[in-house]
Amino acid sequence: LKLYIHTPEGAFLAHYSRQGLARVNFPSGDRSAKPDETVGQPVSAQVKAWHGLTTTALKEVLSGRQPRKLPPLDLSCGTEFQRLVWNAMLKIPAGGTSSYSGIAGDIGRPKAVRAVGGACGANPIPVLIPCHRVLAAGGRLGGFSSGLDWKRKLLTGEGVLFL
DNA sequence: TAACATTCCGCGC
DNA sequence: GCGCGGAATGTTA
Repeated sequence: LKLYIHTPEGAFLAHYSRQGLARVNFPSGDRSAKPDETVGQPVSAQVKAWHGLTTTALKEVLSGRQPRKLPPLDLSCGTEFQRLVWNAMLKIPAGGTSSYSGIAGDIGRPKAVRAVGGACGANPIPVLIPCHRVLAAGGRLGGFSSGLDWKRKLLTGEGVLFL
């Protein structure tokens, strides 16, 4: 079940499962900007409530603030390792940062730095799961699957400095 | 098995 | 100090 979220940065697309928010896509460039819904289907009250939370949280992060409340997240698409990484990233506050090696240490696999990078790239809910706050060693920017411009923009909005 | 959103170390400039 | 090359390394499809 997919619903759009309109923001000043474009229309994000949120996917909901029975369990909660399962995925968020960045604005895809195409201007199929419809009001606030897409692939039909009756929207349950449950999902409407989740979508409200998602929308609010997304806008908060986009404006550099710490979200008050997140909808339930459905991370069942990930492996156990990936969920460890994603949960670790959720603990990074707005305006804060970590590093690939920092996350690796947090989850008790200090040598899995490279694999952490892979898990970041597999993050199904960017922005809300702040993969953009993970920098490379030495404060260097590192990578970003959805485009480094997004990473730079999000970090700058949160007042974070990087090389 | 190959492919990575890494990191560390050693060189040469 | 900075950039480049290469090795070590864990996870995934």
